[in-house]
Amino acid sequence: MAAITETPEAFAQKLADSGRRNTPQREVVYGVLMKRQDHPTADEVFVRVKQEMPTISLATVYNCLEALVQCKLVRAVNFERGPTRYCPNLSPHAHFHDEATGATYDIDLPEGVLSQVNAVLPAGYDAKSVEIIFRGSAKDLRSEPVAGRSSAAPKR
Amino acid sequence: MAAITETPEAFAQKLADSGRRNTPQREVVYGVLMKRQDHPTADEVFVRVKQEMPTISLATVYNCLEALVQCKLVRAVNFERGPTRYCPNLSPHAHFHDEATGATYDIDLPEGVLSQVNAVLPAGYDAKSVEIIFRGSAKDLRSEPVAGRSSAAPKR
DNA sequence: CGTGGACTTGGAATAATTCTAATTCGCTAT
DNA sequence: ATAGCGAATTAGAATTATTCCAAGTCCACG
Repeated sequence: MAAITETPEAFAQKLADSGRRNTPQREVVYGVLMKRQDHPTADEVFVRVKQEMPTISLATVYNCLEALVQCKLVRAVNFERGPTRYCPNLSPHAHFHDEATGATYDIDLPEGVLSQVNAVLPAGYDAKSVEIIFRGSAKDLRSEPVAGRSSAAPKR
Repeated sequence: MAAITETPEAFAQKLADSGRRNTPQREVVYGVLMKRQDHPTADEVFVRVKQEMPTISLATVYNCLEALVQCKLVRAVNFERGPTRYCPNLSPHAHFHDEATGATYDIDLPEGVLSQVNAVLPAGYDAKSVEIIFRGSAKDLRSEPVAGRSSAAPKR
């Protein structure tokens, strides 16, 4: 739950920092991403945004998403083949892609692991970002509590 | 350099294990991937394969690549947006994507790091595979030896 | 208030991949 | 050997995701 909630001012500021303007469209697109953090595709964002702003075009949704990614308000994630998905969670995290349901979960990344991973790079490699993607199946504990044995604490 | 060289028999066996046949097309596609491990796209594989087998079709290249991925002879990698790339290196490794040149390098993953990474998964998440992708810029030591100081050993 | 640059829009264009339907191939069992 | 059968190949059409383009808007600034 860190850095997930950008204030409207911080939002406008980050756009300005990268030489961009704030616009109603960008606010709505960002708002949609924040409202339900389920890693929607551009198309999905489009249909949700249209409910609040019926005149918006798909091209604009792509533009807005691109702008938000550029100024680091949003992360883009790609699972194999499929369309790009968008994620407003800025804290360091990996993604878990449930192959059965298609759902995507954020996995919190402790600081230590991130530096461990970066340490595998030989000299001469300068990484600006790392992305970690798990693939498999997940029992979503949020909607499906573990029977009998409560409070399944995250391993480690 | 481990598990990179599949013998023709092992090759056929892995196909058979997943209920598939060996075919000349699959051999040639695999051969092309082995010959130059530069993570080509399906299109690139297609043009290389055509030199040895001019009658092959693009659809077949896609089929073959898919078959090889399914029976775990080849890994598919996706960098944001761009086309899928293919990699016959089976040993556990991450990918480093040089944003300037578009080149992709395999980064060897020590066993320890892999388990460290897997340990971040909370209970209920069962990962069948992990993928780690670095993005940044690389000075390719292979083609550009470090002046003066030879044998730059990989850090760690 | 007029100019310029960034932004939006709808539609056309492109790129990558998948689908389809018609062969062809190669075992397996007669 | 050979008929039969499922898997594989092929060419081209179709689909999907995304980008491009040209025209029109909207501000911010002088």
